[in-house]
Amino acid sequence: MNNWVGMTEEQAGIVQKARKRVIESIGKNMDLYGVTLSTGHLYGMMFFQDKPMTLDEMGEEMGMSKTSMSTGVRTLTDLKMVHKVWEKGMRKDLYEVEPDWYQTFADFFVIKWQKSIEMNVQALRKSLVELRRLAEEDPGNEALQKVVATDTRKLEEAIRYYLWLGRLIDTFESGEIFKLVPKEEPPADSH
Amino acid sequence: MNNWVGMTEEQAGIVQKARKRVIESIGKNMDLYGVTLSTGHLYGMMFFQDKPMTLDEMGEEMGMSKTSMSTGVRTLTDLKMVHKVWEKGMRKDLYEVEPDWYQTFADFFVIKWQKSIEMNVQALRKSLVELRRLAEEDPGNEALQKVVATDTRKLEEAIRYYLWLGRLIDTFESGEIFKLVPKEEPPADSH
DNA sequence: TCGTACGTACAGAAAAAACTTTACAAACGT
DNA sequence: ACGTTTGTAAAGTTTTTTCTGTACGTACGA
Repeated sequence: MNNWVGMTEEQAGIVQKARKRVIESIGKNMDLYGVTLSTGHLYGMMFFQDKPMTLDEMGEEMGMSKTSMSTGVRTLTDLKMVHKVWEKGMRKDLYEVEPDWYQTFADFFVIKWQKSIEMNVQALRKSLVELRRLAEEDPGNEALQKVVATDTRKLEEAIRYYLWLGRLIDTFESGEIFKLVPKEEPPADSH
Repeated sequence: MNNWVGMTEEQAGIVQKARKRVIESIGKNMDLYGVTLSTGHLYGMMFFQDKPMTLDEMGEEMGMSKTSMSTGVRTLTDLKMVHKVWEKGMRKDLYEVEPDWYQTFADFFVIKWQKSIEMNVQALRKSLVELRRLAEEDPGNEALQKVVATDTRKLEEAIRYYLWLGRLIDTFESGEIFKLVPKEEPPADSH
């Protein structure tokens, strides 16, 4: 994993242990991003790598098959947590961790949540149209009117929520979120 | 699932189809919250229920065992997406969907992400301390100093990110997020 | 053009998760 | 106090997912 030359066995061990703790913590918590434990572990491992890695190197480091590395890296690149690096005269693909975690977080929402929002809004709108038409066709039917009114209200409320969620994620995409919640903690107001 | 009395077979079918589309869309996208498809489906079904449900009713409606309903509801209540309702003279537990989806969204982050942040920051801080001590103990060792400096920088950067993420989620918890990104779309600025 | 190396699709094996059945403890009504 | 009913724990089954090994298409170098 590294060049431990120039350090004692003990020193190298301490560094490795410190890294391992972080790697496992990151890996364990990456299920929030919908990735498996081992893919999270792969990400954590790559985080400490100072240069881009090949699939073979990852497999060696993780003690897993190259195929697994391929699928793991694919997942991570789809989420823009890892990206491919070009190096002249290098036949193998090289990958490295995207170092800007703020951007990684934002990208995750834009990629995953935005799509989810679109799907849900589409379904909601379609059902809403159907229900409204149904109500129009039989205005005298009180039972029908009541059911449709209840459902319609729920769907409209849900759409409003998703629109808000979309606007929130827009602030991630545009970077405006960092004006609203600054990266640097603002100094305490002294009064 | 409902009282279809007073409606024709066809009308009831249209309403059911409209609901089904929404239920499945919601269910499918709830993997973002880390719940299974069927639990998401359960949630979607309960969303259209106008009164609190018992486990038996859920089982009937979902065509699944009561035990599954029990665990599903447990998952949803832990996420505060569903809550228990008390009704006098009722032996069975009653549950209903939390209707405020903005709050549900916020709760999810406070519950899941906040914990993840705490765990990661703790691991990062611990490793950071160990590395700093290690560097202090052998200031002349250039190889060691270099490795530790690199890792230390990464860990510090990661902690800064998590602190930001924590502040972001604080705005969810306090409701301040709704001042930053209003629920109502602000009217277009006319200039 | 041929041969070799690389990444991944595919099929099968292993592991994990979801779901059901059974069993039981707690709570309630009589 | 007793008999029911309710919710869930535990064990077992089924389904799904993850991981490996093999096979193959593609691209590059000679």
